[in-house]
Formats: sequence, structure tokens, C-alpha cells
Amino acid sequence: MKITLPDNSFRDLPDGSSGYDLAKDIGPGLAKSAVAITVNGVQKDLHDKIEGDASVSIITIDSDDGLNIMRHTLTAQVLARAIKNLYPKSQLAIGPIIEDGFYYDVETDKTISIDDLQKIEDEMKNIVKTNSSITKKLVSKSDALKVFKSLKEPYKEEIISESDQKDDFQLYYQDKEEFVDLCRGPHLPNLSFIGSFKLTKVSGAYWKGDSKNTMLTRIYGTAWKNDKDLEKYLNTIEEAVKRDHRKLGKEMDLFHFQDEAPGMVFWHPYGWNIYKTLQSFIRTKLDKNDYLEINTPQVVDRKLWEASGHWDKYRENMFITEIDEEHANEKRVNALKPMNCPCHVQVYNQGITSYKDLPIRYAEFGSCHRYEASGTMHGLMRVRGFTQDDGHIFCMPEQIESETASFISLLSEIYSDLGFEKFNIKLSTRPEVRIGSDEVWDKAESALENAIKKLDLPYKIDEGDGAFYGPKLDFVLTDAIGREWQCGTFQADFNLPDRLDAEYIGEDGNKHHPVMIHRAILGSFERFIGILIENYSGKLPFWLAPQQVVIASIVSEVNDYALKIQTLLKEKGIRTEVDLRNEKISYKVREHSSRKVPIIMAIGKNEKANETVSIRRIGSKDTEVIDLDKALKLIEKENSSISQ
RNA sequence: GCUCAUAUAGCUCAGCGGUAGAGCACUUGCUUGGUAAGUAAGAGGUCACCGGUUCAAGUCCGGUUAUGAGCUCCA
Repeated sequence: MKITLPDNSFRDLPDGSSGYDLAKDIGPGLAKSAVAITVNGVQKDLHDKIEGDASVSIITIDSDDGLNIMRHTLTAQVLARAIKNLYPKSQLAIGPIIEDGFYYDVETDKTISIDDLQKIEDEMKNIVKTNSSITKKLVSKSDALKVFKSLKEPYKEEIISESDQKDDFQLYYQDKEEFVDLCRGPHLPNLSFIGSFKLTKVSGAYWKGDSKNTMLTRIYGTAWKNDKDLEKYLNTIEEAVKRDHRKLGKEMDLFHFQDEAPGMVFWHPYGWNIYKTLQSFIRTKLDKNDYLEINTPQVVDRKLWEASGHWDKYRENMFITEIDEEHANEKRVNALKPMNCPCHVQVYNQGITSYKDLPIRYAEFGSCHRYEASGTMHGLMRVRGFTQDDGHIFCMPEQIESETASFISLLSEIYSDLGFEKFNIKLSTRPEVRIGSDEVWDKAESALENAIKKLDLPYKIDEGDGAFYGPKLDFVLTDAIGREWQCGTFQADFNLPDRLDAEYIGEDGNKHHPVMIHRAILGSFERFIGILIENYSGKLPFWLAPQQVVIASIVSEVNDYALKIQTLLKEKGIRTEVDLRNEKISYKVREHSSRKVPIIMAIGKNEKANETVSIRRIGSKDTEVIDLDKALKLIEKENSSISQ
């Protein structure tokens, strides 16, 4: 038979040859490092027979595919077997690979906690040491069911019986059939290819990802080619932990949380400085882009939420207020607003709008509350009380495209100013359950898509992921360590204006419903500040830093000069503090450095005598002595580097 | 909401049945020192909350609340 290799060369092999035969035919080195093959684009086991003419590539252990096959074998064969050895009554569910590693879901009679991982890892190492070969048997559906019934593996039985596949269920055996698992494969030919690995965490996970199902124990691990790669991975994890905004928030005295208000931020003066600066930055941008800032009530009667449809759909997640009846004239049920859009429609509805007035762009720093499930809260990233940089654009359908374009240009300007040069766009199209005619959807989807295309921006389409009321664009930015955060959103809505009777008088003299576009750039201030802290490891750019300059005196006789500089800087709007404590300069430098103050000015006798300052910047050990006048100008210029 | 874990001084943590500990921070004294921790002393805790076991409970058991890692969810 004729085998085509990836470089388009051919090789003739006897019928019935396996991948391994092919690798051997090409060279002994390749045969040694081969772990699987790809036949006509489908991954197969190394010892599978190649059926007739085909294009085949050999997967070696050094390739990315090889690494993932190794991770797969490690979880499905080694971890699963270790669990069965240590917890014979446990039942195996599934064990897939994930980014950087793998997990296995099991049901156990005894709970497995983080302290048990070492024991399991040791058992895995014992199994790997056997270098066992892995062999495969193809069996019929009924035989496969029999095997796992006798092994008391109900989850495997369920997988088999729910499968559309009729035959050829793959059973992988280790050793002398001492361990068997159902798997789509492929697997390593034997365990000698297993590299370096570590079990990392244990948690719960629902069977088939459905919260109605049993909670299984999920054991996570990471695996790499060698110790060096494993070390590298563990180091990057450590790096991410170091920039955790919850830890930095404490160290930099930015905010705190406490039991009495779970998921609500107590902003401290320094944290609030960041918030205020970010807000005024956004406000200036919105003003320049013809948004009209408004402010709407936080507590609103349920009637409005019923009209908007939120009461039906999201009541469980709303904070409902109860009025003490004695003091209330009538019993009313109110809700803290979970979003601003219904209120914005109320503002729009005051008076009569002409088509000539459109588009109308309302913006609000809208304080919202949502009762998030207790387990979902996470520092500033997921909270119950938050503020959106929200906005709603009321326009005619034919204005969607130009609104999309101007929104994206504003968004990319803001992201870039905040230090995020890279973001991805996701276009989500009509879902199965939706309102509005296909004709309107066609128009809306193509308006969004055309706008991105005209701006020549790359985007990805997420079929069927749109909201029930219209298509949307999501904007995902990438941070300094490559993590992605979905922040901006732009959603066309054909539903709410209708429900809440928003209208305009068209050119034809008749009433029409405008399209309402929900849009946000940061998403929520709380979360975005969390992202900023992690992106910069707390070392925020000068203009955003909570304390911008600390003037530290070296000897007390220069305190008056330090205070004078502080006054001059404050006049220029620089957030400046003095440190006149009776401490050594190195002590002061250490403290303010660990608080990530961008500029520390050390002031001693020389500086006072010469009207100079010594500047030390965060992240650098160098100091620079310059004239006070020059320093003031420099700092003022640096502070206004972002067009506010 | 679910699973598992955690909750001790302002912070980071040790103690795991028998009189509450350390480092840093804080206060006071000495020290005025040139770029990441001067020095000595002092003060500081109903060991998250409620209940149980025990002669005796931060310590063991149950519940509640919060937090963490995931899962589910995110208008």
C-alpha cells in the first residue's frame, strides 16, 4: 500500500502494516520516539494497522500532539489505575486532557482531599515505573457493557449505552489485563514515555457538567516532557499568584471585604483613588464621544422589572427590598437594580423623540446589585455590588453600523490608553430561542459584521451565542501574562424598546420603536480594577497610581523643604504624600517600594541646599538628582500623558 | 447553589485536649541615619459564630457565616 508522508513523499509498505512499521521503515530514531500516528487527519494508536493507501504522519513524544497523548495516557491509564488501587470501591467517570494537564472525575466512598494527592501521586509513580505496555481490544457494544458491568463502573456503562457508536468500542489494557479502561484513544504504546507530572488540586465537578447530577471528585494534574518544563510551568503559576489582586489589594491597602456584606467592596482611600481616576478618565472619553451622562434610581418598583421581563427571568438573582409596613403608606415590593437599561428607557421616554434626534447615547456609571450564588464570588472579579460603565444608544436600524464603528474606535482607544494593546472580537449570532423576525436579525448581524470588516479587525463568530433579543459583539483583552478577560460588550436589542414603549416619530410621521444598543467598555469598575492590578502587578502607570509621589526626608532638618515640595505637587493635582518619620531612608524606600509608589523623592541636606530632588522610580534601583522646577514640570507632564 | 478545604493579634502564620505563641506592623525611649528592614522596651487575642462531647475544648463532633480551589451560573 502507498503511504503519503507530510512532506508529500511516498512510501510503499506491505498491506496490514502498522504505524510502528512505518516509523521503523523511515528510521530507527523515529521508531523510538513515535507514540501514535495521524491517518488521514485522525489520530490513531501507533500499533493500529493502516487500512490501505493513506496519508500518515508520525506523532513523536516531543511534539505538542505527543505531549497531549502522554497527558491523556497519564490520566486515563495511570491516574485512573492509581485511584482504583488506592480506592478499590471508586467508580471512574471521565478523564480528559485540559490546557497544561489533565483531570479525572471519580466517585469515591471515601473523600479525597488535597492531602491525599501525594499518596496518589506516589502510586502513579509506581505504576509508571512498571513501564507497562498498553494494548487495545475492540469489542462490541454488548461486550463493552458486560465488561464494565462486571467491573462495577456505572459511569462507563452510561457512556457506552448512550453512545451512537454500534461497535468497535476501544478497551485499553495495561500489563496482563490488570487494568482496563474505555477510551477513544490514542494512547502511548507503553508507560516509558511518561514525563514529569504533578497532581495540583482536587475539587468537585458535576457528572456531565449538569448541576442536577451527582457531584464527583475531580483530581487535577499537570504533565510535561521533563522536569525543566514542569518547573517552568509551576513557576508561572507562582507568578500569577504573586499578582493576585486580592493579595496586592491588602498589601497596597486598596480595599477589603467582610462578612456583613459578602461580595460588596469596601474601598479604602488608595483604592478609591484608582477608581476615581479611572472614572474621570472614562467620563472625559464619553463626553468627547457625544454620550449624555445620566443617573437613575437604585431602588425601583417590581412593576418596571415585570415590564422589562427581568422579574420573570432573573428574580432569583435580584436583591428585593422589604419595607417596614408600619412606616410605609402602601406595601410595595422594590428591587435593587441589577442593570440600568429599563431606567434608561424611562429617561428616553420623557417627551417626544424625532428621528432627527437619533442616535441618542445615554451613559451612566450605574451602580448595580445582583445576588450572585455564594460560590461564585471572587475578590473584585465577581461581586454582588458593582458599577458598570454602562451606556445605551437609541438609534434607527440603519445607524447600527456607524454606531458599531464609532464604539469600537472608542473602545480600542481606551484599552490602549490603559495598556492593553491586544483584544479579540467575538460576534455572537442568533440563538435558537429568540424574538424578532429573521429579516431584522439579518440586518442587525450584517450591520455588526460589516462594521468590523470595514475597520479591518479580526473577529471570531460564535454561532447561536447571541442574546435572545439581538446579536452582540464581545471584546476580550489579553493581559501581560497572556490571560484573556472578556470586558467590553455591544448588544443590539430589538426587544426592550418594544416592551417598554420607547418610540420615535419617523420621517413618515408614524411612531416607530428604536433599536437599543447596550454597551460597556470596562464592564464593571470593580472587575476592571482587579484586572489592572493583576496586569501591572500593582505597579500601575503613573496617572492611575493610588499614591503617585512620596517625599521621604533623610534628616528632620529638611522637613520644611519636603512639605514645600508636597504643596507644589498637590497644586498640580499630583497625589503626593510626605514621610517625615524618624526612620532611615532605606527603611522608607523599602516601605514605599513595596506599596508600589511610582516615584519616591528622597530629600536630604544636598537637595535642600541646591533646590533639587532625588528621584527613584518603582522597579529601578537608580536615582536621579534633578532641579526641583524641572522635576515638577516632568511629573506634571507625565501625569497628563493620557489625554483626559 | 454544589464538592472539598480553611477561619488563632492589624498582616503572614505556628500551636491540634491541660495557664494563648512567633515574625512583621503598632506605641514609647535611644538613634538624624543618603536609597529595600537601626536599636531596646511595651501594648495588643471571648482562638469566626452557635451548640455538643469531656473533669478540662483554638484543639474533638455537629450546625451557621465567610473565605479559597473547582463545578454550575453570569441579563
